[in-house]
Amino acid sequence: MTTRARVLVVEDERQIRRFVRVAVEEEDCDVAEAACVEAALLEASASRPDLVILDLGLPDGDGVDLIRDLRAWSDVPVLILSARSQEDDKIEALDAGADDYLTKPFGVGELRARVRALLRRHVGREGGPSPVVEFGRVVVDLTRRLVTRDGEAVHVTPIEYRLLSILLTHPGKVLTQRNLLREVWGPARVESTHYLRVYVGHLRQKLEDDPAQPRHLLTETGVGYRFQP
Amino acid sequence: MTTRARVLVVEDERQIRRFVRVAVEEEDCDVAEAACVEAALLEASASRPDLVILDLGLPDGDGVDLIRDLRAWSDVPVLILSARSQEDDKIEALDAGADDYLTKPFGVGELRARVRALLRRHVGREGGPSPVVEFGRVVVDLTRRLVTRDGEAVHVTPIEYRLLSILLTHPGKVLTQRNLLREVWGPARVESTHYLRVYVGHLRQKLEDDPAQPRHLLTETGVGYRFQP
DNA sequence: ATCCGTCGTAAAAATGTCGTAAAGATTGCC
DNA sequence: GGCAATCTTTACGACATTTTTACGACGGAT
Repeated sequence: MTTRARVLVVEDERQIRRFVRVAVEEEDCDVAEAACVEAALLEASASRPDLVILDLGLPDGDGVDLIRDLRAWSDVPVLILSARSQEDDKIEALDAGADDYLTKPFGVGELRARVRALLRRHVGREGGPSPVVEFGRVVVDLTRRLVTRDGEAVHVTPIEYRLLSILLTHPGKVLTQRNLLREVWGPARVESTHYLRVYVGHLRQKLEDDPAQPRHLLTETGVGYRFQP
Repeated sequence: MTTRARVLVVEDERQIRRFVRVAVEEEDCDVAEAACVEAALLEASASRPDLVILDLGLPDGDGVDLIRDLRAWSDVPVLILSARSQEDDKIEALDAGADDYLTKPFGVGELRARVRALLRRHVGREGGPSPVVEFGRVVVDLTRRLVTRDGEAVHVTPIEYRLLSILLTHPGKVLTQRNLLREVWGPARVESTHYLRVYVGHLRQKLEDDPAQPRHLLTETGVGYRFQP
């Protein structure tokens, strides 16, 4: 369910563009291309890339201005490719908002490694949709350890949360009492089936529309419990 | 009150160390130094730098292993300096967790520009496009390390600020006690949960309307703390 | 109908965690 | 050296969670 990173390559020479595209595609990314400043801005706003690789020698404008335009509304990392190895050029580009500056000629291996480094920082950031489980009016964000009902935060205790997350990560599957007890309370208490009744009760009280007639946290009498999405 | 960014320079040759220190100090940073792998890890865990500048040619160990050690418990950006311009060296270092790789000889201007780029990215990290976070009557400028309430500057100590900025850069997310302790006090004190109670208390005292009933710096009993925007 | 095992709810008791204040210890600065 | 700010540690009351206890409801089997 992880979407691939999107990379925008801005480069006017077709040969280099092709070279970069192939290198980046090896990193399991989706690649978009642009050959001039105007197309780059258009494409960036349309495809919302996770990384921009930008050649400074564009025909229709200054690449540094392009960085600034981009930075006005986007935080996307920018990797500069350039034939100019003058220090002043690098400084100007980096201060305009670029994150890295690579001088031609460069090896495909280094390019790929720097792409990996930039994407590593960028992915996993807030803003991207985090994986959530929904049922009824309840939304559970497992990465943030956050439970909401009709948008309102619902407070759950550590044991309640652990029990809930185990059920949620096995949708539709019947989990035996022993299994649940071992996962939540540890192997010493696989017999204390009481705990389950108490805590499943708590969860139903907090999350089900009608706690007495649960629709998602179901009892399998004599066996265990099951989460019905 | 504004706290300056802390930079750790790891370099065995005194001349180069001095050169780098001067360059970084021009960027209005506090500089710590280390001349070997062991001292570097010690210093990093003690002073919790915002950036590490690392020479790969250390006398007592491989710099790449140092990156990996660091990455085991810290997200701090790492800038590599190296005399080796072999592509394989760069790839190995970047894949080990480094963020940038600069080959000697390099100009002081480029070094400073890359330091700026890395620090800029680090402080605004995960906070969305705006480096300013607002909640209640409080505004926190993460780039200037400035905290205000009703426009009035609020004095926060270094530890208070570090704790606050970690919470603010993960809005809505529950951060475990271990995580917070590791990020603020270093891996040696992940058990000292007292600290968190004391310092979260300080922050609430300074920032919450009713410190006894916090609305933004929330505790998740038995788990950790959460920032509610 | 009654017995029995399983389940669900409520509430008390025990345990653990948290918040606050304040007293030492440390650091940096004049 | 002495001062001020900060960090660390201690102590204890308040609160939250977990565990325990008690009791009533349900359903199948006899």
